[in-house]
Amino acid sequence: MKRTDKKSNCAINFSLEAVGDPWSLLIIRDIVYFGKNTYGEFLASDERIGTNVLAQRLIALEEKKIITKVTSKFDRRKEIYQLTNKGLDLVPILLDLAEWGTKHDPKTEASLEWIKAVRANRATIISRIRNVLKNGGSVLKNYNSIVLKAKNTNFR
Amino acid sequence: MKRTDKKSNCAINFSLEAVGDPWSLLIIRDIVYFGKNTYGEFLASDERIGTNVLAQRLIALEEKKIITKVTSKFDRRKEIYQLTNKGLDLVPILLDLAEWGTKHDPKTEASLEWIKAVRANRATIISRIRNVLKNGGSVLKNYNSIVLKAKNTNFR
DNA sequence: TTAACATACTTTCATTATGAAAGTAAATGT
DNA sequence: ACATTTACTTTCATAATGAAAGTATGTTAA
Repeated sequence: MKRTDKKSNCAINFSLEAVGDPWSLLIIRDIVYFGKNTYGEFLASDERIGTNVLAQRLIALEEKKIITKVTSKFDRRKEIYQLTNKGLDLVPILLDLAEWGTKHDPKTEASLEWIKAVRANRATIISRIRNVLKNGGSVLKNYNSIVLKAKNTNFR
Repeated sequence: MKRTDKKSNCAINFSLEAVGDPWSLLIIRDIVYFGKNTYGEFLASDERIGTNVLAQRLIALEEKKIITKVTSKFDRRKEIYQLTNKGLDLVPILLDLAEWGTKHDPKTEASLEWIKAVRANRATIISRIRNVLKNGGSVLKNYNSIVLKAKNTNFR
């Protein structure tokens, strides 16, 4: 029996069968946090995914409608991978994984300011991240506008 | 290289190395949602984990201080597995996985009322779940008190 | 125009993890 | 005492991953 075969009708199990492997959420993290969009960029990540595994995961994520693949207009060798709305719905999970890791990994690099901002203004920040990603940005590239706009929302 | 070896300093990667395998979060779900606490109860879940894999996952989760193992006072054959505070910190991730699965699985069984309650009152419900679990309960066993108390919080 | 290079894969093979089934040991029930 | 329950361990086939090399197509620069 393959690992991604249907094992139950539980919603959590459904999610884990979709993105519960060791690599899918790292690829999605690369898109959301770092603004990576191509095979070569994913391959260059710190975690060193294998070329074959990366290719398989991209196919699987596309089949599940979590990402889309479009050939670049400027360089037809390049395929641009982007999140669908279904993929954008995974952002809350990434935020929680980052918070748990930051809290429990003594050697983590994540910013406490970011974690605090997310905790204080979760819904606003999720919405901001979605908009930023839809306009070709990312959490790191647009960090200030995401955090500042969230703060402003508080004071308005 | 083993899959759970340190691959980067990313907080998300740290979390995925801890609970990003296909089974750990299902065991934690069994504890949180269904109030399961023993090897035999985990084994009886719909997803049909293998006996060897379950034993390995329980050891790994204990080593990571996500669960604790205590011999039952009433039946010394039984080992009682429970979440530590570190394990309880995973509850938000379970809630998000349930929400994503419910939204995107056409055949899901999860309750929309539950998802709505979590969305409207996330912090309160997480706190309630922690308390319920610390007193030997679970989301299903204490469903009404968790959801109702959260609603009351709104009206107070 | 063409040779070098860049990009996105595919293929192969060793290693690791999982799936399925049977077996063991200690505690409990009868 | 003997059967049963509970929590594992062991064994072996299958599947997934890790590492490395190879291929195909588009781009760049001489």
